[in-house]
Amino acid sequence: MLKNFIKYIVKTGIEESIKKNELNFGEEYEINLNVETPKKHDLGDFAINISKLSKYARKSPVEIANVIKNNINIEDADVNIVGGFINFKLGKSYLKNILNEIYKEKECYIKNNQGNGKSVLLEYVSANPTGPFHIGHGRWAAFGSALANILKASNYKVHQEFYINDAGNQINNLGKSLYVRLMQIMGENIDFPYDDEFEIKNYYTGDYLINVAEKFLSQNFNTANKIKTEGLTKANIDILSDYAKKAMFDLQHKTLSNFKTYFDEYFSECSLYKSNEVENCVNYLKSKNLIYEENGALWFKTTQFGDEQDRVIKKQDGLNTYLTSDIAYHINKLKRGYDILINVWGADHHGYIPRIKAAIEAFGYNPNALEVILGQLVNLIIDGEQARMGKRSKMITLSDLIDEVGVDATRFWMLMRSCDTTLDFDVNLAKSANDDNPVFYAQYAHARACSILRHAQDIDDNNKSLQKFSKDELNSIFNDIEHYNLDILFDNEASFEPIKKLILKLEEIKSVIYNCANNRSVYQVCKYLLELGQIFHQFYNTNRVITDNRELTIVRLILVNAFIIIMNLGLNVIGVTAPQKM
RNA sequence: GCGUCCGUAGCUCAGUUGGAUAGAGUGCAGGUUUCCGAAACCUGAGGUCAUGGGUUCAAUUCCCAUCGGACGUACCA
Repeated sequence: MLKNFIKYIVKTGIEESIKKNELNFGEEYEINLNVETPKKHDLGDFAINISKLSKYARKSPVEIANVIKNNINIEDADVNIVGGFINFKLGKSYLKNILNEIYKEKECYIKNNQGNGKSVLLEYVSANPTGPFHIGHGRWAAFGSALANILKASNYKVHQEFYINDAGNQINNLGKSLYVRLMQIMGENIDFPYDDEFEIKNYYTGDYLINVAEKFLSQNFNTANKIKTEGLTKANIDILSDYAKKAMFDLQHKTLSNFKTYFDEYFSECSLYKSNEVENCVNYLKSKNLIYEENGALWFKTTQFGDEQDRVIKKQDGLNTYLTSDIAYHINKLKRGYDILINVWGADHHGYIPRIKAAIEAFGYNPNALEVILGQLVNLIIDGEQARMGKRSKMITLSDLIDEVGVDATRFWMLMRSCDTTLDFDVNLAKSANDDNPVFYAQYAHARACSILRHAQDIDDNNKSLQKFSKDELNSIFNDIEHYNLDILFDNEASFEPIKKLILKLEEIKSVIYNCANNRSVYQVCKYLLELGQIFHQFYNTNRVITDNRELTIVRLILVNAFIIIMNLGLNVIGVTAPQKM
């Protein structure tokens, strides 16, 4: 990365100055150099602010900067001092190197070794199999799958996992709800208890169970009749629950793959009960004296590990809470040997973190192994008004949204903002968005670049001053760019700046990926791609690629294709397509 | 009450971990095409960085208080 290179240059300059006794920072000092790109690029391509050092060396920032500058050893670059800033303007050799590297490394160009092969279990979405996804789930699906790509590019071994909450009360409720739908289509006069404001909360009244009921009836006609005569027995609820949760899981799975979100594993909560892992965990905690009984319930002493109050692990009615199996789940993850557990949770779960960390600690693991990314929720705006989301009422589902807006636009929109801010998803705006949608801007730049390559192969024969490139010819140019003199790219004074800007921007993708992996964030990639697109458009407007100067045309085609490579990689990371035509 | 996140241009948001004259997009006003895609580019107007203190050479950034918003504070999942 160029930024690291600049940092290294300055650092060695500082060390040299100290060695020569030209700078003295006293006993304790800290060098925390930060490479930035000046907003006004005539100042330089990169800058480092060394003002902080004046605290340690009793000298003015300008003096220090000048001393360091004199001890800096860098080729083909202008170094100048403004205030406490050391500014660098890089020469053509750096630009040529960037292009050569892009062509040499291709899809590996964005890789870095931050993770050093560490294994990560990345858990996200993890919904109840009780209904279709709502828009909020889409945010985590897009985020998790994009973060997985970023981490993989940074040499983490990533295992993507979806935890299916297929145990517990809500599954019973799902079965009961399916019963109502089934009886309705079988002609019974029955409906949800809409009048009882408490009881109605135990039902899923959305339309989506009607289809499931119809399918059940056609596939299990005899069973359905049996249920009709026997009524809502425990055994019948189990049959219906089981059927419904499978149907809901299939529905969710289909939506996820439409949304380009693929998991390595779907982990069932039920399986933790079947394998006795839940019971074993409780017994282990008992053996450690971390469980006590009060008011007929079992409590886990999470306060011993910093939680504000102890938590119930087995209710009065003898059933486990959600926490109990979740403890078993996290211990299971750790036993599988992952170095890092990353959970993507909605902000409404934040109070839950200390409990899980308490459990991890109680089992002798390091609680810091668990990183929770708390994402703020999505506000759905319909007709200018905020709509409440819920599985139990009429809603816009994620797959409705994808159908309306498209996968690319939905993903980009979801990823554009930091997880820390609540996302307003204006459905009307997103639906109507064509030119307004930022994703098209980046995609258009890509399509435009591709059309230049097409045009190079399809020049009008009447135009004798221009010579066509065959497809093979283009490929051989791109496969062996070292045969061509890239210096020609920089000969023209007027076009130098836009070209330099574009090439430096291409290189920037490396630090963007690195920083995103480090911060566990995604939105900077979107921001970067928009900026990259803009700089390409600027280049396009100031530099004609296909000209009667064949040598110049070739090197500019090389640059255009480098842009295509990087834009492709970037869009790929966030799961958005890079169209050749729009 | 307590906890988490947020408050920056009319609107939607950045702000590189405390530094250069606070930046983009959109909207508004104007301009650019005999030639590779005008879904683009260029120029301009638009700001008390919620408010008040504090820390220091320097605060949109860190600390405290206040105001405003979202979410949470279950023997639900």
